Amino acid sequence: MSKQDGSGRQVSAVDVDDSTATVLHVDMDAFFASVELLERPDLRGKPVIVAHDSARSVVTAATYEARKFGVNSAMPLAIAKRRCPQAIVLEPHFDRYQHFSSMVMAICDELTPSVERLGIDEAFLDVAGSRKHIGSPITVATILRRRVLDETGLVCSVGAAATKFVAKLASSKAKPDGLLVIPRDGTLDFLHPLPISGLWGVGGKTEEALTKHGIRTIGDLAHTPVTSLKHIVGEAGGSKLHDLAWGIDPRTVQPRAVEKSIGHEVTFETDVTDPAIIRRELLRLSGMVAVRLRGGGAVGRTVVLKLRFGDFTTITRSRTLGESTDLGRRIYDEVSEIYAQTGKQHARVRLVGVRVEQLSEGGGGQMSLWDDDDSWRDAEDVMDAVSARFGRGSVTQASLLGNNRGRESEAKGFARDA
DNA sequence: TCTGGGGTCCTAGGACCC
DNA sequence: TCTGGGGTCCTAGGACCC
Repeated sequence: MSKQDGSGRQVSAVDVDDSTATVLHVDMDAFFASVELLERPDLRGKPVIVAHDSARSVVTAATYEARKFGVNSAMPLAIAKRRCPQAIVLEPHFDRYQHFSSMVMAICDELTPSVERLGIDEAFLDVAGSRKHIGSPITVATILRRRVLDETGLVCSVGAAATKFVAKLASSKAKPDGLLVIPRDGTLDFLHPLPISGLWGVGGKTEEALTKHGIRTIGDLAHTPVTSLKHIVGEAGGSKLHDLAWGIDPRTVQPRAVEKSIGHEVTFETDVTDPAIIRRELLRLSGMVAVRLRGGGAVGRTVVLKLRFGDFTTITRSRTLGESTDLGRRIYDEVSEIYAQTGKQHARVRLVGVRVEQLSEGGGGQMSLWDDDDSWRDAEDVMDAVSARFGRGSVTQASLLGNNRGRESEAKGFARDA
């Protein structure tokens, strides 16, 4: 049903029928760590951890050498260092990862128009239509892996299957530096011996709940009545898991999903009890959210405040506005009021976050002007700018928000639809 | 010196409308 | 003078993923 040579570097698979395995899942191997190693070849073969080196940080990525010591991503850095004291810790460089991610995604885009990005280092490709121009799924996958290595110096693994989640499981089995093909009629043989934790949507809690009922493998899951499953993991989860266990996954490769929310949050180095510091942070985060909204031409209608306290309990409080906004000041005013209403001004705060939901495309009947670098001196400046762009009669409202000194100022002008 | 930051999806209760 | 049922929106929390 599949073929991989001893080293994990499967290349030729002439005897595998790949005609039904038209969904590819590409996953970069130890992506962040590998990008760092491009600049530090001297560290190749050594345990390397990518993490911001501060008291409360967690592991962002780890090389396979570090993973041998039980170091995993999302693990507190303090624990990782304890497990692997000789590990070299490198600061993350997200702009670099973004750059290499774009290169890899561009290669994917050249192989098929149907590419669904999944975070920064993964993608699904529907290659059913690529057969004529490029070749079978194995051919496409082989070209992809070759080109990624040649053009970026990075290694990736690819899974090919009839459905997305099986392709994803296959790529994780193929790691590192491998290709694994699961033909449709080999799906259940591949799936059923695997542990349930491999399934998409089964994390720590669900695994624990299922294990309590003696369900350990995907095969166990398949042979558990749906009604029992619904009892354990809920209505929607139950039928979904049962379907997955039988290789049924209706989700197709969906290029370009629209964002549903934008947010920023920050964990303090030490807990904060001063409300003034909290508010200052809320203002900064609101501004960051607003800049991203405008950058994406979006406005949001629901504002969410997130607080995590010293004991790690977390609350969220949200409010839906009468109208959508993309202004930092507006978001801040709202989130600041919500904060006041929590009555938690004297709590020890570990994390604050600001998120905006219910996004829609900006504009509509109104247009907003903004400028992060230039500062509008007063509302008349704003009105002039709106007039210049849309015609004098079109201006219905102009306002200036923020402190008017440098970056924090924002201006907004409304105009009727042209 | 235990637990980041970016997100999505689901559940459940209450308000409100028909 | 007792309390249906469907649908949608809003809010809060939690599991999960990369």
